[in-house]
Amino acid sequence: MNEKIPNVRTRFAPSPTGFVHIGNFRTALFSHLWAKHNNGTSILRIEDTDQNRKVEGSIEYLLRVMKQMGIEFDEGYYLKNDGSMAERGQLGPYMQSKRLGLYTKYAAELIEKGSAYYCYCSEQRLDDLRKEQTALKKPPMYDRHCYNMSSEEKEKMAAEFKTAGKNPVVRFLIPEGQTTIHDLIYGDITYEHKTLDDQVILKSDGFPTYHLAVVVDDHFMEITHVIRGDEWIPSTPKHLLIYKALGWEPTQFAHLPLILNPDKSKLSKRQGDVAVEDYLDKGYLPEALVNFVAFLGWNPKTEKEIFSLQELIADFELTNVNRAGAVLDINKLEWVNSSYIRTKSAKELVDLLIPYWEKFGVEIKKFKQDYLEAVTELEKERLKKLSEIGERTGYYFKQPEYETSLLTWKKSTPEDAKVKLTELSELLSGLDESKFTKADLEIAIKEFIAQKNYDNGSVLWPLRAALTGQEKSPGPFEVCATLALGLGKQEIINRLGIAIQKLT
RNA sequence: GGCGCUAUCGUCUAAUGGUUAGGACAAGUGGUUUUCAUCCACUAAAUCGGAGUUCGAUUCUCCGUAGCGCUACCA
Repeated sequence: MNEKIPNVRTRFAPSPTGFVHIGNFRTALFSHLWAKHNNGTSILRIEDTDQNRKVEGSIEYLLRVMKQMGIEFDEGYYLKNDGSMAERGQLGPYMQSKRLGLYTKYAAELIEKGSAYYCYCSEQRLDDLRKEQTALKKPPMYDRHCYNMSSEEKEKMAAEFKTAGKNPVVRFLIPEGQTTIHDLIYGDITYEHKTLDDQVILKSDGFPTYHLAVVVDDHFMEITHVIRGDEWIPSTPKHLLIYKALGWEPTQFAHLPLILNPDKSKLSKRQGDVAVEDYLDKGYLPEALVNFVAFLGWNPKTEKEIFSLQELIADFELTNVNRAGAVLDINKLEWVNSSYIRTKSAKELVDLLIPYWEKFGVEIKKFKQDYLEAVTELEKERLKKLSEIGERTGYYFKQPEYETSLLTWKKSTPEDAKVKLTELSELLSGLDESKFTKADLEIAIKEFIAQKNYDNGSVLWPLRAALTGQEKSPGPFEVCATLALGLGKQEIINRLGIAIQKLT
């Protein structure tokens, strides 16, 4: 239905810092969706030019999280079956620390063309300069001190650095004029060059800064669309200028709005979870997370809300992306999640639930698969996230603890509850174990209630309470049948006995 | 301080130069029900402020306000 753009190549370019920020994930998702929507190529590039922030093993970790979320990249890095990572693609290497030669080459070319220059300024001088400028309420910018030096001075500084074994940094020379960026989401934004700083593009450790690396890499990796967070909008004119200085055709840009805390500040750890892993650990399903995150800033312009990855790929359009930041609403996430939980079979769910049961202290090996599935079937429509399973289902695995008062139905008395439970105990004792199915139990108990002319609640409430020890739970017939399946009829009689005991 | 972006129910958002401004989540009410959940019905809830353009603006323009982003040899 939509027109496809040929040969789209997008990249997700995270720094290996050890966790996957949900905002970053959204960027990765959109970038991937756009590529796949156009039958294009989705690439992973690692931006590890800041050696101080590098975290060991974080790429494998990132890959694992992304894979769990259903996203795999066509080029860049992928996880092998043994869990180690490997590179693929013709335009690599896909890690910036392995491309250093390229950056120095183009930094040199820029210097040669007069679009960049060496800067010998010390950190101290830069610091003082900034302080002075801010004190005077002027925008802190480099004063081109090294650009304006005489050639003798430059030679002197170069010699000094050489004997000291130091490298000068390279700064990009912002020309005069103005630059307009044509953002696919934000439209045209024009910047006056005089507000742009002469950015360092090559650091003294020989590594490029983001600004040079991103341009060189996007160019050689033949990226067509740069999809990134909107914090990059202000540096986009600099990138455009570097493209121009190098004589390259720039990519297209699409900046994405931020994901926010409930107070509208940038999503941060202090106000909740920011890492995709945090959400996964809490028992949000990957499909739900993908669906939810996609709707933060994008919508299909229809009333459909539940989208699989494939459906997102089919319907995703950059033009439908919003410009305002979006607050992450846990309520909505829970709703999306519960709707995905309901679509899963009990069998699938059991596998996902086992770690949470174990964390809760349930010795899961003692119980049969059948039983776990039956329990799951009862709970799945009540579950907002997987991590709730433990406390919701404790009573299926051991005698529950509860206050005696729980046994009394609100319209009745403890004495009455005791009578009903005693009669119920007799009734169930006399019932063959094979009759402990939901349907048969319902028939038997309802018949008993009718015969005695009791209120439903006066019988069913104490029964349910005695079995579950919970104020809220699934209905008594299904709980009773399920319990019988896993723990046997005798366990039910025992629990009724304990309840009667408590009421005595 | 400078530059930039953004602004519709509490939240995610739809729509239009003329509508009862729509949907979803959350909230509330009622029904079903032994409880919870489900389900059904219903209720409340929004165009940041001020000018201008226009017969008419929430929509277009400007100003203001607020929020956010950027302003590093971080990305």
